[in-house]
Amino acid sequence: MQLTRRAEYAIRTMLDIASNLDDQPLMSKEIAARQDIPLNFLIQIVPELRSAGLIHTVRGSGGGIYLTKKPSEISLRYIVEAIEGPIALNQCLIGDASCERQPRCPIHEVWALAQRQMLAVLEATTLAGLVDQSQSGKKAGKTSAAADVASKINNEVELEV
Amino acid sequence: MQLTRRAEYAIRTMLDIASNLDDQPLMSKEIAARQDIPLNFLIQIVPELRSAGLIHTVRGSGGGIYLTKKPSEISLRYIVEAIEGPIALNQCLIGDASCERQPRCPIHEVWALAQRQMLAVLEATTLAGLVDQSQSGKKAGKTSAAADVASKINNEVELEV
DNA sequence: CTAAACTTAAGTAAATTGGTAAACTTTATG
DNA sequence: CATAAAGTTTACCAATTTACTTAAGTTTAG
Repeated sequence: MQLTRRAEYAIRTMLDIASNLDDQPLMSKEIAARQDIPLNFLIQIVPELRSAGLIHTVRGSGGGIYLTKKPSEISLRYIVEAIEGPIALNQCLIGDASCERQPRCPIHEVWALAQRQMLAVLEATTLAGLVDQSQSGKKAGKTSAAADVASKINNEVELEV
Repeated sequence: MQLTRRAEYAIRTMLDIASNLDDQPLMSKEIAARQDIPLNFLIQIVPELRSAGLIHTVRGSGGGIYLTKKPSEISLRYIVEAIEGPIALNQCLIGDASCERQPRCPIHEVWALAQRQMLAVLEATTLAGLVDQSQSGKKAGKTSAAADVASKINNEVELEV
């Protein structure tokens, strides 16, 4: 029931690249150092992001990594699923999957709803939104990416975590 | 990122007991057969539900299991956390946990929001709601427990899963 | 041609998952 | 009080996943 380190590192990596202002491609080594990711582990994650079409990589001296899309077009959901495959909170939500137990299993439907609620947040959150917040950082404006998302899906529930 | 079998079986077990109309305690063996749970596995789960205070067990011949609370007072969240411990979609959400990376890490806050959305559903879903739906089963009324919950938290997001 | 950079393919220790098995304790009932 | 029915406890296990590490490539700028 928890995000893997791989996916967390993938998110940090994508965010690191999206925050990069030069148009030089970034090297894995820099990213690893800046984001506290074991280099040899990151080096394994990068090709997965590439085969998912999220980044381009340039080999050889002077090479590195850059994004293939605009940060505003890359959602957290997309990044997570690039690494972990489709998100399914319950086994019965894999694929199109209606529960095999009953035509309409009540448990199945509750998990489906919980998952929709969660995915809505991950889908509404883009790298652009996250970068904005990181960069407004110390400034007066206290809008968080999460707050943006919350207002976007205009339905945050009051509940202590 | 997925519910374990243990927790799924725990939910089925609790729902099975809540659906029981007699006030005879139910035996693990019956429950296992009815809910397609390997008996020897269920037998391992039952004591966990008991130490979480969700059920009482009666030993010896004629013994079995019954609920300690009313089905309307038992939420899915409670059952899941009895088995898996506190739900945390990201490592940085364990405990009270503010992210150690930044005072306000944008990634952390997004996951916190996603988790609140998900937990709201699991918390609003009680065994009573699920039993209602199972039993209205074939009838005309098409209210699902999930639909009830959705209206309760009055904010379901449109999104294809 | 060589150092910088990504690529590919193994390997690995530890934890988790989903079970199974066996020995034990408690208790109703005859 | 004997016995069978029921839950309890403990231990074990194989497969998978996780989070890495290592090492031997390949590509390319300069």
